[in-house]
Order: sequence, then C-alpha cells, then structure tokens
Amino acid sequence: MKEDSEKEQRILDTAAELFSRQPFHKVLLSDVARAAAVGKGTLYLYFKSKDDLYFAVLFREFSSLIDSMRSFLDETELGPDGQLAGVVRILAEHFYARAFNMELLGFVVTCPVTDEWKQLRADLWSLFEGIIRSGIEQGLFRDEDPALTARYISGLVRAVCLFAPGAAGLDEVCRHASEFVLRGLGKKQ
Amino acid sequence: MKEDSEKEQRILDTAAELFSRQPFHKVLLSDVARAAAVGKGTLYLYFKSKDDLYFAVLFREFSSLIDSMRSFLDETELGPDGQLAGVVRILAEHFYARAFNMELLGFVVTCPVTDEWKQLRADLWSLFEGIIRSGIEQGLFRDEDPALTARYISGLVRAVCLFAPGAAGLDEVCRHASEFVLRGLGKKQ
Amino acid sequence: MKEDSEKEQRILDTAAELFSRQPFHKVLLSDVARAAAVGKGTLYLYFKSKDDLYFAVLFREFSSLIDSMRSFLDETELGPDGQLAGVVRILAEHFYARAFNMELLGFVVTCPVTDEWKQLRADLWSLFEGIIRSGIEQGLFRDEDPALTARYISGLVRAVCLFAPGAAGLDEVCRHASEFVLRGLGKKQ
Amino acid sequence: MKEDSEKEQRILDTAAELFSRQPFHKVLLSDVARAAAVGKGTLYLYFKSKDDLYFAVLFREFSSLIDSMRSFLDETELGPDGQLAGVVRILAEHFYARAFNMELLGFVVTCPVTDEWKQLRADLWSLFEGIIRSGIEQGLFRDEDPALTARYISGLVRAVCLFAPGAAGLDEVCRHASEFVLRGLGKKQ
DNA sequence: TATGAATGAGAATTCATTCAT
DNA sequence: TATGAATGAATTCTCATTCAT
Repeated sequence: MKEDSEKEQRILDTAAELFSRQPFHKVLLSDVARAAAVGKGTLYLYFKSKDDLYFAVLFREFSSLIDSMRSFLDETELGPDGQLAGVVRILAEHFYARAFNMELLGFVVTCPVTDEWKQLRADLWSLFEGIIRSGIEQGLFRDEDPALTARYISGLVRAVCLFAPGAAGLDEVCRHASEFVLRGLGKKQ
Repeated sequence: MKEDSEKEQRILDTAAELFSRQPFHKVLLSDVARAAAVGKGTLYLYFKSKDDLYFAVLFREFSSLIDSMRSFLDETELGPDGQLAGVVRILAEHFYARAFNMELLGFVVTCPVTDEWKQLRADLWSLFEGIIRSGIEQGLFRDEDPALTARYISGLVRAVCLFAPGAAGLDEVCRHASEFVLRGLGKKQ
Repeated sequence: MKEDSEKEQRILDTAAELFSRQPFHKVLLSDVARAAAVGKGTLYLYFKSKDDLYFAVLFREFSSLIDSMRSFLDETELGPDGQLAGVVRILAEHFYARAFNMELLGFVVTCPVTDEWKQLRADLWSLFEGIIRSGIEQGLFRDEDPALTARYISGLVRAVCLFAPGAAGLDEVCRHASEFVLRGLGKKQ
Repeated sequence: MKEDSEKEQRILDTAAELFSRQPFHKVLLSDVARAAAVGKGTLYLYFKSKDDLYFAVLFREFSSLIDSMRSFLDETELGPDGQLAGVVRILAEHFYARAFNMELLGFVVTCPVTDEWKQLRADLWSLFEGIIRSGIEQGLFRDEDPALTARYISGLVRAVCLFAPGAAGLDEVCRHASEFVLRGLGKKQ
C-alpha cells in the first residue's frame, strides 16, 4: 500500500498544518491534496478515509511528542524536579511549534477514541506520573494522587500556551509554569 | 421575528446536548430540529446558520459559567483560598454537567475569535486573577505573574475533568486540584 | 373574501412594482407583504397563491392598458393613422410608466397561459387589427395579413422602449415608431 | 478542472431545452442532471450555480444567433433589402427552433445586465443598423434614426413568432414581416 | 379580517469517495 | 502508483403556505 514514504510524510505534514488551523469539517480533502501537491485520489492510496488521515496526523504528532520526552528522560542526569521542568519545556515547545498540537491533549473530546489513542495518552500520563512518583520516593514531592496530577500538567501547559498574554515568551512561560507545578507538588524551596 | 424566547432556549438546550456528544459535522440540523420538537425552518428563525447556532450555544454556556462564579464570589465570605477552591468546584461542576462545556475553554483554537468571545474569556481570567491578587495582598499567596496563573487554572481543571481516572469522583478531584493550585500559589499550610 | 378593496389594490401595486424589477422566483411573498405593509397571511386573504397574485397583477395592468386604448379610441376623432399613432403612444407610456408592463406582452413565455389571459391578448390584438382594417377600408393602408401585423406592433414598441438608446425621449420614440409602422402599412405620405 | 467540453455542451443543450419549456424556478438542477445523464455534482464542475448555468445558456444561444447572421452576411451577395429579409428569417428560425430563444431579446429586463451581455446586444443591433445604413447610402431606404429602427426589428420578429396565429407558417410569417419592415424603411416597391 | 411565527417539503449545493485512464 | 473528473448521498438552507391567536 505504501512505499513512497516521502509522499506519505508530505501528506501528513500538510494535513497537520491544515487541521491545526481549522476544525475538522472545514478542512477539505481537496485542500489537503492541493497543498500537498498530490492528486486527491492519492490520499486514498495512503489513508483509508478522512477520519483515518486525521487520526494518523494526531497519532504521529503525539508519538513524536512522547518520543521527545522519552529521549530527554533517557539522557538527562537531572533529578525529578529538573525532569519535570524539562518535560514541561518539551510540551510547550511542541505547542508553540504547531498550534495543532494543542488539540492533541484533549480537544478531540467528541471524537471516537480508539484504543491506540488511549494507549498513547496513557503513555504520556504514566511518563509524568513516573517522574512524580520518583520525586515522592526521594522525598522531594508529596502528592496524594500522582495519577491525577499527571493529568493536570498537560492541560495546564496547553492552556497557558494557547492563551498566554502576548508579552510572555516561551522561556518566561516555561519557567513560571514549572515553578507553579513544582510548588504544587510541594517541593521545598 | 421572534418573541417566544422559551422556544429559543429549548433549541439552545437541545443543540448544546447534541454538540456535546458529537463533533460539529456529525450534528445535523434536522436532528436538532427533531430533538427540539420544532420545524427545521424554525431554527433559522432564531439562528442565521448552523455556525451561528453553534456559537450561540458556546456563548450561552460560557456566560452561565461566569455568572455562576460571579454569584458565588459576590455572596461568599470566604478568603481568597476558599474562593479559589469554590471557583474550581464550579468549573468542575460545569464540565461534569455537560461534556460539551469542555470545549469551552479550548475550542476556540481554530475558530474565528470574535470580540464578544474574547471579552468573555478575559472576564473569566480576570476573575481568577482578581482572587489571586487579593490573596497576594493578604500575604496568603505569592506569584510573580498572576495573569499567567489565571490561565493555568481553567486548563488544569478541564484536563482533569476530561481525563480523570474513572474512579475519581467530583469531590475527590476538586479537593485535590484545589490543593494543588493553592500549593502552587505558595499558600502556607 | 374581499371587501377592503383598498388593501387589495395596495398589494397589487406593490406586487406590480416588485415583479417588474425581478424575475418571479426572486420576488418573495415576505417582501411583498413588507412593502405593502400587510401581514404575510393577509396576502392569502386576497390571493390564492403566489401564482395567483402574479397573474392578478398581469391581468390588472393589461386590462388598464386596454381600457386606456379603448377610451382613447372611443373619444378620438382621428382617422386610422392618428388612431394608430395614439395607441402606440399609450403603449409606450405604459411601458415607461412601469418597467413591469414590459413583461406584459410576451415575457411570460414559459408560464401557463390561462384562458382569461389569452382573451386579454386577443382583445389587444383585435383592437390593433380593427384600426388596421378600417385603414384598409379607407384606402389608407394596405396589408395582406392585418392579424399578423397587429402582433408586430406591441412587440415593436416593447423592444424599443426596453432598449431605446439613452438619448431618445418618449416623444421622439413614439413619433419615429408610429411613422415606421405607418410606412410599413403602406400609408401614402 | 474540466476538459471534456463535450460534456459541457451536453449540459448546455439540456438546460436550454428545459429552460425553454418552464420558468426558471420550475427547472430543477436534478432534472437537468438526469436529462443530461450526468451527476448533479458534475453541473457544478462546469457552472458555479444555477444562475450561472442559466446565463451560460442564454449567452450561448445569443452568440450562436449572431454568428449565424454574421455568416450569412459575409457570404451573401444580396443587397440591403435581401440582407434584411435574410436576418429576419434567421431570427425567426432561431425562435422557432427553440421557444427559449424568445426570451433572449427581452429576458434581460429584470436581470443583472453584465457587460458581456450588453456587448452581445449591441452587436446584434449594430448588425441591423449596418444593413439599414448601407440601404440608406444606396438610396434604397430612408430612416431618420437607424439605431432606433434596429431595435424594432428583433422585438417585432419575437412578437410575431411568439404569437403568430396558429395557421401562419414560418415562410409566410417571414415574408410578411420582411415586407412590413422594408416598407417601414421606405423601400420603393 | 389580520397577523406573523411555525412549518417541512423541496431545492441548491457540497464534498468524501470512486474509478477509468 | 498517480490522477482528478465524475458522482450522488447527504446536508444546509429557503420560502410558499398554514393556522392559532
């Protein structure tokens, strides 16, 4: 079905761009095709349907986000507090890089949630949760319900990236958000 | 042209219900009409288009949310910490009451943001910001950027309501989230 | 069914005005009602349907045109040539007075032609035909087929009124058209 | 977007046929599509809207009429009188061939008159006017206002074709109308 | 008689999907 | 593989007509 992965990636890039700017029903497949410089029929060589394309985009974006975080955590020498600040930073960078990613963490409220999708979300949260738990073990954090807190973080970062007052730069926002979260986790300062 | 505001409200209620369960393009105006027990043409007596209806729904929900908060703040005797816990609770209740409301605070990513809409959002945030600032004045909170923090709160509550692990009840979630926020604001405990 | 003939006339006037400016399907009954300052339902007290209203308008305009001509012919002392010039003038005045009348004599090609309507048309033509025949009898005109010629006249006047080059005034047009017709009828000059 | 001009022509043919038998609002695009044996969506591949299709039909018919006349005039050896009889004949044939064409010269009363359309009308008239003027130069006709007379002719032919008494055949009508016009132009006989 | 909100059948238009090339 | 013209089911929107007041 696919071979020319370069073309598939171009379609995904284009679709990601368009889906990030308009709601699902305003994005026409003919727009996607034109912007990706492929024929409309070609889309169907790579994706079963419009829904399929949409989820492929979400999936790819989400996966790459999680991969970035995993790489960071694998390589860093920082403690849980530095790790948390780091993943907040990565999250924020993703949001800034493509408005679309903002949809990733919750927008698609009303869409059917596939198992694949649930898995990804769970991966993200358990990643946060892991950091929190290791912070607790080290006596750095305290939190009665790390699973819940893990869910706060993405929503918090999403909100502030979406709506940050114009003046606030990425650095400023990340620093402030990290401190807020760390204090929220009871980090002694 | 109209007069029967009761009918308009029924349409809005119905539409809110349907839009909360399906994405925009899956909600048919004929469904709305049938569910609201009015003729299809009647919808157009009250709303210019499907988009118009959609925004009217969003707007009403958001307005009612803000009104609830304002009433609460007007009547309560609580200090800033109690106020914050209160508005978190109200936010969470709205999200639980109708999944749809979850779109409220994030939806507008891809949609044309009107001035009316911006105003509502600004109202919500300044409401949070006001509480934070009075907490700071009273030496209860510390926060370098209350405007930024105000933006966290709704995103945080939204995320946790959307994704709270099944077991977590509303009370539990609210208590935990409030404490997290209050700690994040440096409240001495 | 009707009593308040003043209101009926107002509706007819208004409808005539609107039908003269737009094709049938662009004229909405709500426009007619508003412009006539009556309720939409009121239209149905006086006319069975939109079609009915349309034909009532055509009928009234046409009848008044024929009446004008008949009055003129009854009162004039002129010979057939003066009579012809006179009815051309009346025709042209009607066309100028209300663009709508231009539809009268043929526009409604594709509409169902009722018997009433056919009768009116026949009346108009026989009126022209009568003048021509009396001219022939008096040795003033010659024409192998007065019935055919009668049909020319209204079309000719209609065309020139519709499309007269901007500069041409009513007087000029009438004089020229009459002379053309009279010459066409072989009037010695 | 298109290429298959054959299909476009088939749609135009079909639409011309249907528009010639019913008023605009009675012609459904689904009828057009079915009769032209194309999908409903295909219509929109070639024409922006129903209005657009309608004007395309009018335009094509009118253009072909003028082309016929031009060809005739280019090839004929006849003098101005024969030329006039010839174009009258062509006009009448067009009207007979398709009732629809009858709208051509009058329809535009109530419709937005585009420049393209004005140009066509002007072309038709200047064609008549040219014949008349050359007749005048040759001492065959006399006419104080050939521009006005040019406008009579189409209206005259249209009227008689529309309303010719049943018995009158095309030949008969053309001969009679031509003679009438020629006499109107003062042709010595 | 008069009204105009309500209606819903009916129309125009759109767009995901197919398929012949 | 790649295309984009063709499709028609699906959807939004319109508007003549009705009817409760």
